[in-house]
Amino acid sequence: MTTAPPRPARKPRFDSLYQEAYLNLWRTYDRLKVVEDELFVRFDLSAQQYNALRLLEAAHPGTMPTLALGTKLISRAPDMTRMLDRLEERKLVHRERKPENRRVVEVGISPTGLALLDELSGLVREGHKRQLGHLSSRELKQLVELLQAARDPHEEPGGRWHRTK
Amino acid sequence: MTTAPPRPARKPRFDSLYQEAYLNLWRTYDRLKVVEDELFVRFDLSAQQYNALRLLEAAHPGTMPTLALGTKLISRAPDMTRMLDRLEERKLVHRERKPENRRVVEVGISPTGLALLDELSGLVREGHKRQLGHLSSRELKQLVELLQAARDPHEEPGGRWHRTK
DNA sequence: GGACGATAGACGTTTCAACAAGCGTCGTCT
DNA sequence: AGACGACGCTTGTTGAAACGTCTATCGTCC
Repeated sequence: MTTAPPRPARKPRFDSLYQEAYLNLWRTYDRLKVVEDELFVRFDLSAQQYNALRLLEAAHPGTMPTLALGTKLISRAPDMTRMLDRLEERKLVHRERKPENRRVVEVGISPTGLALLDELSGLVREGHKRQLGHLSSRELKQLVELLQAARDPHEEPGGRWHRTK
Repeated sequence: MTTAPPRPARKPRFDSLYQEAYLNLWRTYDRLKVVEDELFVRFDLSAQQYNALRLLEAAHPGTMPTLALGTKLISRAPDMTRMLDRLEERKLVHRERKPENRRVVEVGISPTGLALLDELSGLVREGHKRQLGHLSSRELKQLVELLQAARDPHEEPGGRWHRTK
């Protein structure tokens, strides 16, 4: 087959600029996620689980209720119980019902969990650099700004992810 | 950049600017995805399935092999067979083995599928506007540019998603 | 023209996400 | 104090994703 001579103009692959932006967002997330997952799968972790451990680390030596942790995750998780089951089975977290209120289950990170995070920290940092290390600091900041603006109306006003400035 | 001016207030929620950008990407994708999913779930479709139907629509009245379709999807799908099983069961697509090469299965969109896309088109357009309608055209274009730049090294050079300009 | 490797999908199995319903616990109202 | 409703989590079930393995078909080489 010979080379197609004059490309008859790029066909409109997208219905609208909104769609183009969203599909690019999806695609970019998907591509970068591959890099993350490759790393975590070596430790039998999902990105979401790692995220949860990081939040518990931030709360350490304190604890937090199961569902409170669920709402702080990047991507919402309607099944915290079983996710924590898996983490607890590996002794990465511990759970306890307090006598004051036996409804809530307080979750905390364990020494084993902290050790795992410590072991991972360097690799995660490298991973993020592999993902986005080719962008300049200025570009990254601009990207963050735009992403925040993009999701701003979809965040709860008081939430952890809502824009404050 | 000189060393930190007064920046004591905000706690370092992120390890690095790379991480901040990636987590913002993740979060933004997740928030906007909610809007899409709400729409598609009413039609018992996933975003990925819709995406596949759109690709088949673009090829219509032609067809394409199963795996070729798989590689064109936004997010990679290692199990095209069963995804197409579900779509075929609903008569949205049709599959056929051609005598010339009985290994490949050619997939095409059916009239029912085209009708569904037609029914959806307005709603999808509205959905995208609800997702990102608050951003200016200039912001959207800038966002697309940055997203493309972000994933560029992670795309295959010849691929459908690789930056050409 | 038969053996061989490569190709394209199908399929079995395991794991995980999502939704819904259920159960113990607590606060409150009368 | 007992009833009632809200809360916080657990559990059952269903459906889909991920991974490896298997089958059929094709091209090629001798």
